[in-house]
Amino acid sequence: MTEKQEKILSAAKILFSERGYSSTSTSAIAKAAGVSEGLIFRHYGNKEGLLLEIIREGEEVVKAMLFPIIMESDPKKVIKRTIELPFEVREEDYDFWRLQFKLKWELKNYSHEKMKPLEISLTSAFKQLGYRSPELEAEYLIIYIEALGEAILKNLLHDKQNMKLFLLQKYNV
Amino acid sequence: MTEKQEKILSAAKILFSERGYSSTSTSAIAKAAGVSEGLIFRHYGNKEGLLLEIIREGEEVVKAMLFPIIMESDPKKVIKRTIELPFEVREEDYDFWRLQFKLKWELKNYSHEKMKPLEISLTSAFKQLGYRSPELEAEYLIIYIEALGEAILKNLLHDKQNMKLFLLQKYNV
Amino acid sequence: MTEKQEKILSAAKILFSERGYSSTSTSAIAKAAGVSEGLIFRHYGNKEGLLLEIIREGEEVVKAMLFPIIMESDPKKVIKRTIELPFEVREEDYDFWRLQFKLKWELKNYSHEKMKPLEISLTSAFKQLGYRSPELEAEYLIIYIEALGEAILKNLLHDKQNMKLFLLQKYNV
Amino acid sequence: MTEKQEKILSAAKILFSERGYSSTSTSAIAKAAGVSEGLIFRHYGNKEGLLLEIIREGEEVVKAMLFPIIMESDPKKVIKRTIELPFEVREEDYDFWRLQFKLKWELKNYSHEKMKPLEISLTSAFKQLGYRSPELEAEYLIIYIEALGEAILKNLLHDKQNMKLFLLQKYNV
DNA sequence: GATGAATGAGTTTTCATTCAT
DNA sequence: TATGAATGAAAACTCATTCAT
Repeated sequence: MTEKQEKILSAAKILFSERGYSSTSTSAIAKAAGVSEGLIFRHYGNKEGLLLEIIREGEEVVKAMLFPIIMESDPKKVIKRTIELPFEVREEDYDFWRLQFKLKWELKNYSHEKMKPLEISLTSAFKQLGYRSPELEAEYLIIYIEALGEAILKNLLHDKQNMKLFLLQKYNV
Repeated sequence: MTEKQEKILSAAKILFSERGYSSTSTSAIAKAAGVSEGLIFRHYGNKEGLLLEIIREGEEVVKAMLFPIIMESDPKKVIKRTIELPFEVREEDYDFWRLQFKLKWELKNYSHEKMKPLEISLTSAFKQLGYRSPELEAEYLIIYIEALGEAILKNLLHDKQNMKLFLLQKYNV
Repeated sequence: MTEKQEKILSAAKILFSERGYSSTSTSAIAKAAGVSEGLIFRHYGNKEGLLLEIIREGEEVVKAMLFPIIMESDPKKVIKRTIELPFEVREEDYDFWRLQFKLKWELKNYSHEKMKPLEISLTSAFKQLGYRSPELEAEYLIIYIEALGEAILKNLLHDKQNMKLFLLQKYNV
Repeated sequence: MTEKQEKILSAAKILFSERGYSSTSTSAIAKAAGVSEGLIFRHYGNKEGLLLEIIREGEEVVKAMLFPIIMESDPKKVIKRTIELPFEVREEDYDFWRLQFKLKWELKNYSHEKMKPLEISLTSAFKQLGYRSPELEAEYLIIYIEALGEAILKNLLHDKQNMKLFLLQKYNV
C-alpha cells in the first residue's frame, strides 16, 4: 500500500464516519487526502470498493479484539473482558467505530457474523458458571455490549466508569 | 393533509428506511408515490422538510407508546411494560422503526431526548423496588431496550418469545 | 416532443455525424442545442438513448424513401428509381446520411434489415426482365447503391450526373 | 520493433477494430497487450501516434495487394484480379480490414489516395477492351469492390462464391 | 393543488498523459 | 526499456429545486 493509498483510506474513514457513506463525495475524500480524485478510482475501482476495503479492515480489527477473549479459558474472565470491551475504546478510535456502527445501518448486507465466535465463548462461559439459560445470557450480553458501545460513542452515557463497575458487579466478575 | 400528500409521506418513509435519507432521491419518492416531483416541494418545501415531517410523526408515535408506561404507578409494571415494548412492534411497522433507527445514525442531531420521561419513570420504579443504583439501572435498561429493538428489526434474535420471558424473569416482573 | 427536445436531437445529429458518436460529448450536444446537459438525460435516459432515438428516426426515413419503389409495379422503374436513390439526396441532408453510414460502423448491432424489402422488389424486377441470376443482381445492385451513396457523401465521385446516366444505361432503364 | 511493441500494436488493432478508435482506451490496450500503460506512450508518443502507425501499416498492406495487379499487362487479368480481391481476404485478417473500413469513417482525412494507381490501371484496361466510358467503369468497379469488401466483412453476402462467379461473368473475365 | 419541463451545480467515473523509479 | 503511481481535465450522469402552465 502506497502512502497516498493510506491517506485516501484514512480520509475516507473520517469523512464516512462524520457524514455517512453516501453523503460523502469522492471529491471531498480526495481533497481531504490531498490526492487527485482519479487516484481513488485507480486504487479502489469505485467508491464502493473503497468502502469495502474499510469494512474489511474493520472486520480484522474486530477479530483481533475478540481473539484474546475467545482464547480465554476462565469463564469469569471471558465475561469480564467482554463487559470491558466497550470501555476500552480509545477516543482516537471513536471515528473508526462510529463508522462501523453507521455502516451497520447504511449497508444492505452488512455481516453480523463477526460476533459469532464471541457468542459461542460466552455461552460456554455462562454454562460453566451454572447459568440457567446460557444461550440467552450470551445473546443478551452481546446485544447489550453493542448497545453500550453505541451509547459511549454518542456520549450518551452519564458516567462510564460507574456503569462499568455496575455491570461487573451485576455479573459478579 | 391531501391524499397525495399522504402518498408522498408513506413513499418517503419506505424509501428512506430502505436506502437511507441521502441515498433516496426526491425523484424516486415522487415516482413511488405516483406524483409529480414538483409536488413534494410544494408541500414540504424541500427534501429536508419532508424528513422533518417524518421525524415529527415518529416522535409522536414514540410519545404515544411511552405515555401509558409513564402514567403507570406500579413500579413492577413500569419495568414489565418497558421490557415488553420492543416485542410489541408489529411487523407492518418494521419499516417505520427501521427508519427511526437509521436516522439516529444519519442525522447529526437526532434528538435522544424522547426517552427522558421513560428514564425518569424507570429510575423511580427501580428506587421503589429497592435497587441499589436506580439511575444506572434505568440507563442500563433503556440502552438495552433500544438495542433489543435493533436486533428484532434486523431479525438477529434467535427466539423472541423466549428472550422476553428471560428478561421478565431477570427483573422478576 | 418539446422544442428543446427537438433542439437536442438535431444538435446530436449534426455532431454525431461530424465527429462520430463516441467522440461527441453530451456537454457539447447540450451547448450546441442551447439547453442544460441534464435535460438530455431527462429526455433520453442516457447518451445511448439519444442515439437510439436518432437511429429510429433514420430507419423511418429510409422506410419512407423505399416505400414508393417497393410499391412500383413496372420492373424497369423499380431498377431506375433504385439507381436514382443516391443521386437524389439533398446536400442539406448530407449530415443525416453521413451519420447513418457512420453508425453502420460504429454500432455493434446496427440492423441491416432495412433494405430487405427493396431486395425483394429488385429480385422480382430482375426476374421479370429475364435476368439470369435475379437474386445476385439484386444483392449486387443494393451493395452498389450503398457504396455509391457513401462515395457521394464523401465527394469522391468525379461526375455525379455522368455516373448516373452511365448506370441507367448499363441497366437499360 | 521489440516484442512488447508488437504486442501493443496487435492489441490496438484488435481493439480499435472491435470498438473503434475513440472508444478504445489506452489502458484497455495496455491491459490487452500485457504491458504497462506508460509503454504505449514511450513507443508511440500518444494515442494518435499508435493509430498513425497502424494506418501506415495498413497502407503498405494495401499497396502490396495492389502491386501485382498494377504490374499486370493483360487487361482482362487486371479486371479479374481486381474482382477477386475482396474474396481473397482470409478470415484471420478480417479484424485488420474491418479496422481499415472503420477508420475511413472515423478519421477526418483518411486517405482515399491508396486506390489511385488501381484506378489508372483499370481505366487503361477498360480502354484496351474497348469499353465506351473507361474512366467511369474504373471508378464504378472500385467503388463496387470496396462495397463488396464491406459486405463480406459484415457477413452480409449470401453466397460469396456465387457472387464472385457472377461478377467475373458480368465482366467476361 | 398539481404537473413536468428545465436548470445548474454537483457526483461518480474515465482517460490520455506524465514522471519518478 | 519498462513499470505503475499519480494527475487534471473532461466525460457521463444525478439531483434538489424552480417555474410556467
